Amino acid sequence: MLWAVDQTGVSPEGSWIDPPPHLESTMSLSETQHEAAGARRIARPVPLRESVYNAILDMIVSRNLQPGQHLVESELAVMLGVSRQPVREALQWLKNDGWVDLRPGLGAYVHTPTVEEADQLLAVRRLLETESARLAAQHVTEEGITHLRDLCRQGFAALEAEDVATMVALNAELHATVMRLSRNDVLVELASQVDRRVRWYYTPVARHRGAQSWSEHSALIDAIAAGNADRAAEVMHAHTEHTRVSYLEQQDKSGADAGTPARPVTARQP
Amino acid sequence: MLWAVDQTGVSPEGSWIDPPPHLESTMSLSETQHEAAGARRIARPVPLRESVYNAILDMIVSRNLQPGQHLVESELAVMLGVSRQPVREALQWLKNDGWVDLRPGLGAYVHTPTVEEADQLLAVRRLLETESARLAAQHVTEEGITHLRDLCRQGFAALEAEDVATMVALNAELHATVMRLSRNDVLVELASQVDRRVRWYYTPVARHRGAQSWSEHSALIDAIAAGNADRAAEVMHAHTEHTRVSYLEQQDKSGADAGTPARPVTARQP
DNA sequence: CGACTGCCCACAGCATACAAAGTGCCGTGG
DNA sequence: CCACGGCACTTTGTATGCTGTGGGCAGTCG
Repeated sequence: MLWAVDQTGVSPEGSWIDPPPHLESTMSLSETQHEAAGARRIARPVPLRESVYNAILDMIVSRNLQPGQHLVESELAVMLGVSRQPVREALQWLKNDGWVDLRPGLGAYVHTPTVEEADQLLAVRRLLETESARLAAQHVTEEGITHLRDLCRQGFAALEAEDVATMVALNAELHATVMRLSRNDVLVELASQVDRRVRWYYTPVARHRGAQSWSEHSALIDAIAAGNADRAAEVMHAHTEHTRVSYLEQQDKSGADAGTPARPVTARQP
Repeated sequence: MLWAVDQTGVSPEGSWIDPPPHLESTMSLSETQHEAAGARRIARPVPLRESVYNAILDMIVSRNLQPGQHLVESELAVMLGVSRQPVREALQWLKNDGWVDLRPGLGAYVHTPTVEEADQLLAVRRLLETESARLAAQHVTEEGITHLRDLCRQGFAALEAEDVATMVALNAELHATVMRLSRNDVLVELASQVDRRVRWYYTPVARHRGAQSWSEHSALIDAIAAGNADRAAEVMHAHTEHTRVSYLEQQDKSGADAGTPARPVTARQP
């Protein structure tokens, strides 16, 4: 059945849909449990729309698709070697996650992030994360703490090795873990939405406040471990606020730096 | 399969897609602004998927489609007099909003809400609404207050007339207005998502705490008008917490009441 | 009589085909 | 030279056909 390779057979070249790396931290708890129990249902051929979603998302994040760019269904379909149907569905999905703007009758355009939006996003993130920290402190478990400390240790290691990519990944994983400890699935869901978008323009910031960030993480874990909800919330609040401020300063300094949004200049919206 | 009356297939009559009433409070801010500016682009025949979305949503909310029920694309398509394509897109949309669960390869099933989920949802709502109140107090305008007071007045009128439906609508509108005053579009977006789901099982609660609810609204508006952010947040926190507690009490009392979730009994999930 | 297996049917996933609408260009007329 | 109108192409929206998988049912074997 060859899922990954040589799907529709026509074009032998072109950027194929790579087998979804699937390091999604979104995975539902139940799935995790099942897999842990060894009850994995063989290899379900990941729905095409999902692969398409990931492929397009990658292209957006990696700036292969510029903000404001018009996404033509048929082009994407040919490019990915699938029909328009899965592409349409993926675009709807992307729209719901705020990655593209879908204008009825006109088509999809890569969302153009603005400074205001980033600020608002980071503010909301602060809100959600703060609450998650509070709740995590109330529901914390032994293994939860162990996992957090482990992540934190790896974080410091990555910091020392100046491995920014790993640091960002670990940072995301740590926040996701705290989030899960909150035991509020709705909150987890919302936060993951927000986080994905934040991470888009977060990377440049990571480099500049790595050290402080990880010691703050450490303090956060201490507060959670102690079951001190208010303190945990306070630390997380300060932590995410620092991130937000860092981002804004970064913006001020380098208005036209590579990889940062806030240039509605090149983005024409016909 | 005859869900409600007649409906399936043959009959040339029956539940057609009605011309979308479109009282959606979901409308994005920009659209609102455009319409206000009189720049409405004539009457574009609302995309079919949207009409289908509304039609199915209505059926879910009105319990014409039971929680856990398997939604067959082709049946829906025939029933609504459209092809499967728009139905598919509408189902994806519904999935993203938490109304149906889409199991790959199997199809769509009406989401079965649980008490835990409702509780989590209401907790998140409290969080978002509290923040919105705080921000609203900081960004309030003259006309904002006027509008709020107006809504509140109508609310009391509806309360006296015991018009529950209007009360629920006004309540939603009031909260949405406060939310918009926060001047954080991301927050607005998230809150509207949460609110849509909350409103499903909000109605039974409204009946029981209408009076208290509207005097709390009044106090909230006072705080916002005074620009007292902390007080506004405090009031909103208490207000939404009361709603949550009310809901839970309602649950305890009448476990099998009509219109309330938490009966995974009839819902079989094959 | 119970359990297992093989077949059949229904339905989701994907592809393709068709229709309608919008946009830009080009030509012509004032 | 500019403006208006029509035409053609592009692209979305909608419909339909095809295929593979999953699940139910019946028949058969132990």
